[in-house]
Amino acid sequence: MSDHAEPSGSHFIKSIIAEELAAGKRKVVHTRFPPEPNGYLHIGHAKAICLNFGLAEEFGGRCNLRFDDSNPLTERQEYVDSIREDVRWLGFDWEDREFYASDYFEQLHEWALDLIRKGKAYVDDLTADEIREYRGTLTRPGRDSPHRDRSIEENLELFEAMKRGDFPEGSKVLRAKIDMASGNFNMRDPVMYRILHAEHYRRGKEWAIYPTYDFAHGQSDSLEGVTYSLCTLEFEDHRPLYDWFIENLEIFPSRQIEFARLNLSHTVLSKRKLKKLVEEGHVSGWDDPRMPTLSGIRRRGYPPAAVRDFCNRIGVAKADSRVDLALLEHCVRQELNRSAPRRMAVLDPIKVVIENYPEGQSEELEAINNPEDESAGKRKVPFSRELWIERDDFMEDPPKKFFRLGPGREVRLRWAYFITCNEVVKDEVGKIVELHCSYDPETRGGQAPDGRKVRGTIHWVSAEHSIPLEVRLYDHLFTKDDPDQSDRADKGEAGKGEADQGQGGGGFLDNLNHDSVTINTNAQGEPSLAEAAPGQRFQFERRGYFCADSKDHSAGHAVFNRTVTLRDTWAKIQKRS
RNA sequence: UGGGGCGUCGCCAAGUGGUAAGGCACCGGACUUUGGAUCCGGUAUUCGCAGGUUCGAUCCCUGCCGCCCCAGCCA
Repeated sequence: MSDHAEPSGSHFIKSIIAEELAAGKRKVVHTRFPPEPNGYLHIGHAKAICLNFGLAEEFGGRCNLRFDDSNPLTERQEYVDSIREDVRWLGFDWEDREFYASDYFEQLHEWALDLIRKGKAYVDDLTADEIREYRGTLTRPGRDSPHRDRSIEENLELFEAMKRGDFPEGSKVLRAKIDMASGNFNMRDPVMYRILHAEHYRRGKEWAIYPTYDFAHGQSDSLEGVTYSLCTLEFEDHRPLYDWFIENLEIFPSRQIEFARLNLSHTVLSKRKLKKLVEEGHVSGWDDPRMPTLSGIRRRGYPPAAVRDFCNRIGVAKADSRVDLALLEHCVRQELNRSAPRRMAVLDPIKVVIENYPEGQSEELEAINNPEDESAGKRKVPFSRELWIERDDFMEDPPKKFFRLGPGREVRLRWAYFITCNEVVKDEVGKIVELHCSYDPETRGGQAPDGRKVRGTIHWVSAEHSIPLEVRLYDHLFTKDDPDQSDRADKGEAGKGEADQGQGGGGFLDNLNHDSVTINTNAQGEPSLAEAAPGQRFQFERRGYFCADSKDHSAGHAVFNRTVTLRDTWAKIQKRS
């Protein structure tokens, strides 16, 4: 794929690749995106996807999609399906290079045998607790397992029996024989294989032993000829082990390079926390439009091109960081501004009666679909005596900077006429229920022949023709930039506890924004909106970008999600005064 | 206190010996049938701190401070 993938700026991984290429150390660039099918992809994964596929494309190489499925306990076909859909949605194509670590089990097993024969791996009978105990601590080196020096023959026999399923889970593991005194825990005889009498979603019950991440990932890279294996910072400590297996197995040398994972303000990006939001019902599901999952932002209406643009702008570095959601929203607005057709919809309607417009009459006015894209054409919008306008486009006692409607003031109705407000009708409690206005027939289309100007242009909808809309307005899911930051941190108490139970528990749930969604069922939209297809995106003029909900929208019941608001300088001016 | 990393504008992020790119945000102003878009302009004498080397340091050296990750038979 290549339609929108503009190369991002320079970053250290590109420099490394360019250097190796120039030095002749590598001939090609081959990367991979290696998700574990145990959850849904989120915007953080989008960064990795864009990086891996983007680099391959930029250097004329290839990028594989590989499911890192070496743990039968948590993985499911359902997840591989959603992952494939999400990567495709983002706009990337892995062609015929869809791989599975579970397809490499036979080869991995051979390699394990190889290490045993070389005296570099052994079967250990210690329990998990004992292994932990023998591993030592941050400051104390570990001790050798009593089984560390078994003979090659015995190891071979035992490992074969493990594979056959002769032993119960947890009773034995295969370990690499490296260095129990290493400062790096990953080198203290890491586990290569564990016994799991579980059914694997792809391999069924064929295997009783499963390789660990460390014994599967690098070798999978190597098998696929991956030159650059990009992963996040927490794997930096694993690199020596990654290299150790390559060296001792004498296989193709993939190179692991680590970069900082994405953090986004006002949301969480960890599988565990996202799962908690779903399971505890704080959101409606993985594809709730407030979720940072790819399925969530897709339903919210974020275009894939905007997500790609975002990923190219945030950079790739090794410093822990948290990107402001405002940047993502900027990318979304920029993309939608040029691609979304415009429509008029009134979210909080107030009735306007044009007193000098004949009762029972109506007409069709021409409206431009997208001023940024002439090819989007024009449409007809019906106009009649009674209209809906936005309640906050009228002020009874407007300040000088307010350009909209007020008693005695004239404004332009977009694509229609100039109207002047003559009378404000209120109910018993003083609430404004109706505005009586007059229009100037000479201003049809929005121009005054006498050249007079009006400062304000407001949107509207013909009451007789409009259709009711359910509009869902979304806001930040969390009130804080960093939801993990507890108030108590300021007082020197537990700032970032593991306790995220909420309700004063000091965790991220305490920072949930309880007004992150507002369901508005009073909105009125222009009739053409009835034909919107689920998933279709529009700009509701002066209000924001909206997307017909992919699940709940239908011709008979129009439901729109607000993707993002428009920039609102009037709101800023108001806030200041 | 063992090992591995990171600290450049409010948020990201280039630059890595020659005197601080860019984007977002923010603040002005122009233009405007979306207070949208667009367009101009502004915003780090300073690169965690302290020393040192040098004609010259964000880039080199030393020390310190701060933050992140690692003791799963998860990935």
